[in-house]
Amino acid sequence: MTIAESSRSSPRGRTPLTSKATLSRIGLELFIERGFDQVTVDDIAEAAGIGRRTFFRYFPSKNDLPWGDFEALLDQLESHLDTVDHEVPLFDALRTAVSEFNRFPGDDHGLHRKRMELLLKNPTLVAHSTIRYEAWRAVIADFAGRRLDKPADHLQPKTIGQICLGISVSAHYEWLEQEDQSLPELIDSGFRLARDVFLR
Amino acid sequence: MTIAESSRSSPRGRTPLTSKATLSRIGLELFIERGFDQVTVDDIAEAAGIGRRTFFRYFPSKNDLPWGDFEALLDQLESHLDTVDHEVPLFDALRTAVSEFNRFPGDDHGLHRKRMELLLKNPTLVAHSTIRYEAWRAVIADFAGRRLDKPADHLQPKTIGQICLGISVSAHYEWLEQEDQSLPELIDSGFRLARDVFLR
DNA sequence: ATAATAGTGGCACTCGGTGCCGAATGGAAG
DNA sequence: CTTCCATTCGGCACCGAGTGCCACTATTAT
Repeated sequence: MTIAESSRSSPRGRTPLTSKATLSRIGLELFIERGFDQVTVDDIAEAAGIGRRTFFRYFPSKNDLPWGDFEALLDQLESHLDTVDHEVPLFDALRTAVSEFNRFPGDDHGLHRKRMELLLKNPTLVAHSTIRYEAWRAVIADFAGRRLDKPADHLQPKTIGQICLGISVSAHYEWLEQEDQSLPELIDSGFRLARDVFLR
Repeated sequence: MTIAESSRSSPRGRTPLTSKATLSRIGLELFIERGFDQVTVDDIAEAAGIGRRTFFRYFPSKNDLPWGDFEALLDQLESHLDTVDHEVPLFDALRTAVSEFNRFPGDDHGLHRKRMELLLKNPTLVAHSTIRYEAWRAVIADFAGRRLDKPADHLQPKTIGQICLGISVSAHYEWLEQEDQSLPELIDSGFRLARDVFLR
């Protein structure tokens, strides 16, 4: 049980039978075991002991399960960027932030790897991820916009968001192939390799 | 009727009732008129005078309709990159290729704009586009890999593919907002603005 | 107890997509 | 002309995701 669950006050009405976190965990287990396409929503609902209809009150779609609480990570990235010293060049601020954003405590490396394997290799999930990526890019674009004193929805900040995401994603793919490499370091390398191209 | 249709030899068996190009056109018209989500596959099949089952022999999914024959454009990009002088720096080769790849003869500007509006604004289509983007990035990564003398599936070429796509996509979004700007010029600007960030 | 409130889940429905199979079509061979 | 063959067509039945509706249930407040 998470802190969010245990510390919630007692509102009126029936207590929920499960939680997003629990469903996400159960779903992820099934997906890893049998493959995303081989698991139906009914399977997940049954495994969680809830009705199929109820599942869709916790998650808008089966595709959203593997992401878990991505919003929380996003808030983390956002608040980290807020604290970056104004003296740090934009490029380095982004490079470091994106890199650190993908450093996870050592305990759940295996699970995170399997989650990313699902998200980056299953076509349905790859497609669905665009929605999450949009929010991610927006955080970067906002920051870049502030730094460059331009609206976040203008060409340069938007492009920077796209580029940072692109670097992050390709580093993730590389990370899945190279068992031994650290993800933050791969992302850092990605930023540097990208710069080389622009400098050449 | 396209050249591809009229010039095809006569194979044995029944002649097809329609073509991918025709279906794509009909679908696009309906999507523009009523919105992607408000048009069912039955609607399209009926409008084309074929059965629903037959529709799925021409296109694997409703989502594939708006793209039309993207493969042809991709081949064009690929062969253009093949002809680029080795003296041209990688950055400039990419900037120019991506930019020119998005210059279209003046006749169907309106239609192309509406198509891109669909593809970039409808969530389902945005998500589905990832599949097409993958092929696009592969062309760029192949080229970059050859230039950098690295396998196309290694970190740097892959990252370059992601970045070029990112620049292209954000330029497209900008283009949809700014009625008057030329798409190739916006892409060119995107590349330059991106470089500025890396140079700082 | 009773009312108010919030979660549950069955039912029926829509829509995209697939497997199966027989019918329709048109060229080639006799 | 007839037969054969390749190929397309499309109906039918089915699956799974996702939704609207509504009655039911558990819990707290009065």
